[in-house]
Amino acid sequence: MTGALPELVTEVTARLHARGERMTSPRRAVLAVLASTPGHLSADAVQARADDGRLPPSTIYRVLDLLCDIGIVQHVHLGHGATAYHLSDAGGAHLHLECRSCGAVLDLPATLMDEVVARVAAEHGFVLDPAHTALSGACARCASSTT
Amino acid sequence: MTGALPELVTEVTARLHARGERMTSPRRAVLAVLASTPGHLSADAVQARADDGRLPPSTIYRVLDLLCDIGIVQHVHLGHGATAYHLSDAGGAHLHLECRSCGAVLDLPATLMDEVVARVAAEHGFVLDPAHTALSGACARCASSTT
DNA sequence: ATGAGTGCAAAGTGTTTGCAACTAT
DNA sequence: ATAGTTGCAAACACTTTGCACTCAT
Repeated sequence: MTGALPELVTEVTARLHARGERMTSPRRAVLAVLASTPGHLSADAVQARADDGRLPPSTIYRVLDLLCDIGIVQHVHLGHGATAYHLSDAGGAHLHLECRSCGAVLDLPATLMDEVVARVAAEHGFVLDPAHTALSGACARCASSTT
Repeated sequence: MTGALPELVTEVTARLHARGERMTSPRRAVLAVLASTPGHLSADAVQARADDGRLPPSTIYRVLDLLCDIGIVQHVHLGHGATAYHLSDAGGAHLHLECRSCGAVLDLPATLMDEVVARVAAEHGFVLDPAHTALSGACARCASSTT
């Protein structure tokens, strides 16, 4: 679900029409940003790139929320500040590890947490969604410079 | 590190003096709230309870930051909104699982993540601090009501 | 006495909302 | 035509900052 913008727009249009909703130019603009940018973007970063910064933040937030609702986009809560957005993964979700000092985000396969997810479900009935919040820590570089 | 306020105040006073800093009544008030309240408190909740709500938010934040600095308090980033604070654990840290729909926070022993922490460290050099951000998901009650 | 700490009020992020105007269908 | 969307500006929640005054040491 990355790269091919026309197909993405077609897919989103279909999902919107199925709900009686519409494809509009702000929505196309946000999709273009997400499809062309690898990694995780804050709403602010999307705003800056979409339609050359001409769309107001309210529209950006509304569009991102909508795209999350229809499953095209996912958001991740980073420990500090801004929520990050990215297109939903085609094959399997990914975790996010955020470095507490430099802010870098490392993506890892979600399978890393499978055991923990299973244990918590079995022992506590709690259904974890480990991709939805970033895990915190120190990246290799920052960890070694602290030492 | 829960319950006994006088010892806590003594301990904190000692750590402060070691840094050339002082024990004050707002600091005592915040410690009293943390020591008497189980679980996790937002800065707002601390504000409401400390000195009967008479301390301004700025003081609450400054005191909480200071207590974090000297290792008496820890803060946890919950997915949505407010940061939560609690006294540092005496024996071993604990994880936080936050229910995405009802907001409840479930505490579990940090050992649950030991394997993941070890693997990420070995394979990526990333030093995880899994207690510092809450894991997100659906608690038993909310998960079953959604079904 | 003196500098750490406080209280106040203002400013700063990141995000949401109300509402009239606009536009995809 | 008509409901879904947008843009604007104001409001919001949470947190930080500047500064004169106060108080612990």
